[in-house]
Amino acid sequence: MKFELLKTSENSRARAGIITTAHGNIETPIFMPVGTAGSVKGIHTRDLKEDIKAQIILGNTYHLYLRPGIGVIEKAGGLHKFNRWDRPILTDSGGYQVFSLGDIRKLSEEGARFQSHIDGSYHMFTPENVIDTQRAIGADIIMAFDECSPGDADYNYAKKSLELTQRWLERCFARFKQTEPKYGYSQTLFPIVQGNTYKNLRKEAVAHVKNFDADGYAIGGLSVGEAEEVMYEMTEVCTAGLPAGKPRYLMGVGTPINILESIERGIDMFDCVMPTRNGRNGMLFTSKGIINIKNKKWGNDHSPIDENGSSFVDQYSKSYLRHLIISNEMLGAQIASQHNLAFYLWLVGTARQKIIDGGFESWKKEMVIQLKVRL
RNA sequence: GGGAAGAUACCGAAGCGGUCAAACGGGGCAGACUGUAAAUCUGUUGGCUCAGCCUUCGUAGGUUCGAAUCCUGCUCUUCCCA
Repeated sequence: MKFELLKTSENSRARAGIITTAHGNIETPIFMPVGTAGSVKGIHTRDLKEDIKAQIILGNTYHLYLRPGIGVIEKAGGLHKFNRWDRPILTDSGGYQVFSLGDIRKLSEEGARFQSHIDGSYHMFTPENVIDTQRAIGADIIMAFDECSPGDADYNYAKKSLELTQRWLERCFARFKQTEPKYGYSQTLFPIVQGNTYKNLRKEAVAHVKNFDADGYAIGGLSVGEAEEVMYEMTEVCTAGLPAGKPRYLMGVGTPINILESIERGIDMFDCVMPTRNGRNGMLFTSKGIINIKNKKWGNDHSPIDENGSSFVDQYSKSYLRHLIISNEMLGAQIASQHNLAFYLWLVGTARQKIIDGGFESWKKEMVIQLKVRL
C-alpha cells in the first residue's frame, strides 16, 4: 500500500491524498461503507460502485469468523471473491466487539474470550489468530487487535487498557511479519491509537504506534460515549503527532458534521454504520439538513428525497419513501441506505475537492450550519 | 322457530364489585441510533384550566356507600339445532 499526500490545506490540518492498493486507488479523505457480515446491508456492489461511488468497504473479522466461518471464505478465495467486490476492503479486527459485546467476553493478557452472540458458544481471539483470520479473509487493509475502552473509563482503566493494546500490537506485528498473504496480493496492517479521553495517554499511544512504521494509522476508542468536543480534541492530539506522509483513519466516526470537523483536524479515512443503520430506521442525511422520513409531515410530500442528490434513488419522492419505510417494505431500507451512503461519499468527495482547490474551511463552516437543520 | 355466547378505548383483546382512564398486541404519533448482537430499541396514545378534575367499557333503567364488572328491558353480532 502506498499513500501520496497531494495537498494540505493552508488554513487547517485538512489534507487530500491518494492511497494505492492492489485492488485500486482510494482518494482521501474517504468514507468507507460498513459491510460487517460481508455485505453493506441492503446495497448491491453494482450500486456501491456505480451509484454511491464507494472506493473501499469494511468487513468484520468477528462476524465473518462466526458466520459463514473462515473456512468458507478461504474456499471462496477470499472475501473479494466471496462477495464480488473487487475494490479495496478493510477488515476490523474484532476490537470493537471487545467493547460492544462487553457482557459476553472476558479479557486476559492472552486475548479476549467471547461468547458467540449467535449461539452462545465460546471462542478465543488473540492478536495472533486475529491476524491469521484477516490473512484468510484477505482484506487489503487489516486492523490490529485492540481493546476499545468505554467512553467513561477512568484514568487507571484507560491506562491499563492502552498498555494491553500496546502489548497486543507488538504481537500483531510479529505475527503479521511471520505470515504471508494467501491470495497473491499484498496486505497492510494498521495499528490503532487508543488512550481514551486522556491527552497524555493519547500522546503516548501515538509515540508507541509510530515505532512500527506502518502504512497508515488508526485512531480508535472515540465516539463511544464521550462529548463531541472531547472527541475532536483527542483527534487533534493524535493527528498532530502522527506522521504526515501516512493516512489517518478515525474509526467509527461519524455524523456528517463529525466527519467534516475531523477532516479539518487531519483525518483521511472514516467508517460508520450511521448512514446504513439510521437510514434503515428512517433518518436521511441531506445537504439541506436531516429528515426523519417517518414523520407525518412527509406523508403527502411528493418532492424528491434530495433534489440535488447524486444518487438515482434521490428522485423517489419523500411520500413514497415514507410509505415504504412505514410499511416495513425492504425497498425503503434500501433506498434510504443508498441515499445516505451516496450523500456521505458526496460529502467527503466535495471536501476533497475543496481542499485541493482551496476554501475547504469556509465551505465546511457553511455545511456544518446546514447539516444541523432538522427538516 | 328454539338454544348458546358475546358487545371494552383507532383495531384486536384482558379485566368480571372498590387498588380501572382500564393489562397486553397491533396501528398511530414522536425520539434514539457513531470500528453493526439493530429491517432495532425507547417513549407516548380519552379530554381538560393536568401532582387535580371531567367524560368513557352497546343502550335505557335498576341494585349498591361504590358498577366495565351484579339485575332487568331493548338493540345488534356470532355460533348451534330445526
